[in-house]
Amino acid sequence: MPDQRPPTLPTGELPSDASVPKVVVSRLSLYLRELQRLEAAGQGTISSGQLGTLLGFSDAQVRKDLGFFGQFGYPGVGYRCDELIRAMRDILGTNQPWPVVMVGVGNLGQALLGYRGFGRQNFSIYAAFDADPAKVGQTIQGILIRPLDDLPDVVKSSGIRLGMIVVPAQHAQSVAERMVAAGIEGIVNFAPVTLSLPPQVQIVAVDLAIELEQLSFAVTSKLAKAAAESAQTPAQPLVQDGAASA
Amino acid sequence: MPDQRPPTLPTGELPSDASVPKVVVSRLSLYLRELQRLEAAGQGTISSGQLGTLLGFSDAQVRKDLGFFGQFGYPGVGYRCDELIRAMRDILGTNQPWPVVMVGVGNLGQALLGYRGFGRQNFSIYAAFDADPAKVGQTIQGILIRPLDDLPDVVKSSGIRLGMIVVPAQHAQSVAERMVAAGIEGIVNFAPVTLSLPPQVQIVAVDLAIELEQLSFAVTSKLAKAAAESAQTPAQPLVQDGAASA
DNA sequence: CGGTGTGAAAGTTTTCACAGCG
DNA sequence: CGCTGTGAAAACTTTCACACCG
Repeated sequence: MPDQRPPTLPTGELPSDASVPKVVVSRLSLYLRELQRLEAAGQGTISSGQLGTLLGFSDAQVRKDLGFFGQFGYPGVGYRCDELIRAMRDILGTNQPWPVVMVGVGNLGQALLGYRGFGRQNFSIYAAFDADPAKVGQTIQGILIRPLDDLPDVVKSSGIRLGMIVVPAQHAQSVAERMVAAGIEGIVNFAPVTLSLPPQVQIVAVDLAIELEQLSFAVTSKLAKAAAESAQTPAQPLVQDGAASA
Repeated sequence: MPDQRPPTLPTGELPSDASVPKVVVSRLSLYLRELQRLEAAGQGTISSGQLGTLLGFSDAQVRKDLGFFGQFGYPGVGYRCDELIRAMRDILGTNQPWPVVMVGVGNLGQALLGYRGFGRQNFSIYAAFDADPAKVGQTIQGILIRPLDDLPDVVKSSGIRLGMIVVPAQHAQSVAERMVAAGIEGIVNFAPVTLSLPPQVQIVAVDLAIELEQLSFAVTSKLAKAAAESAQTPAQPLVQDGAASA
């Protein structure tokens, strides 16, 4: 496959005309993560079937998902990893840097401050806040902890659009409201409570106890299911459940 | 509503006959979390409409979801919080204790060791493991860090069924295989990589960078959407996105 | 040949709407 | 009356299957 032009994305604008299903976007992130791994391993091209197999999806699903955004493939060949990575990052927005604010510097918050995995997709924790005067002024993982009252100034002066909430459940709603008032447009919420915010604010919720609860259900009900089936296939097709929560 | 008998669950067994959609189970966890909050606040009963409004779902969806598992409501009244909580916990399996093993005691792992939110649903980290000899033998958050080679013995002798993977991406697959070999049936995977395991092993994946990526997409594409709409309603109905990942 | 892109079919989930109940 | 439980309809998502391409 010589150095021909990418076959798609007619103009510079993203074709986000009709609304793309959320589940498609979550798979997009998985495709991208896997593509980056493959490219780092030296793979130049990949077919929808190969990519799907690696992630537990069908070839048709991979092609359909990509089809929401344009035409990226070469018939008979597949997709060029480098091109597809570039395109996916354009779509997901991670070719540009995303500074993020974090509120709540407890156990989990401190761990997130030190988490190296955000940088991979151009995210960085730009500033951290806490309501506890004992924490304010400390530097943790190289980041100065600021008073919550500074949130609006920092958000506005730096143009930050995303935030993470890592405070106890009872404070999460009011912190969320302060974030929105400051101009934050999207929130990852680690507090175990449902936030009520204007619908134009994007929310992704991560509740660690709920993740485990999904497993306890699945593992418990497997009993009944195993009993229901009698004889069956021996092979183990190697699959995994989705990611990219909600 | 006098102290009459719960109207449902004919026998002691769960009606997990046909397979319940995963998305229903993830909403069940949200219902339960909210019910527990309401009960703690002193609310005795709740209707499907109220519960749905609090979580951003329709009344019909709440009733349909519950309908997969039995009949829990009282016409004209709604649901009794205490009864419904009990039933949901039976369904999700969290009326019994779930000891969990954790592998990987880095930044994030240490934070999870200290996370108080697991206990709420009867989860507890029973043992933690690391491959790094410098960490083995230390006690962190009151838990002794053991060598990875001890995993099979601990899992078998204590009957543990769930595990959490908190190691770097390049080690996650082999750790997962060791967990499965030891008898683990469900895994929460915090490593940013897709695991390939036999399909009877339940997997929930949490990738913190991907959570943010979903927001960067949503926030970016909001531009296009906002432009597409011209005139519109002023009200702000208060809704939030789902949780309970994959 | 191997593989994409895509309509059409099949399958799944959500919403509607209403009978029935206390 | 207010609300549940549930079939039937609508909406949405996945799979199929095949024309087309290099």
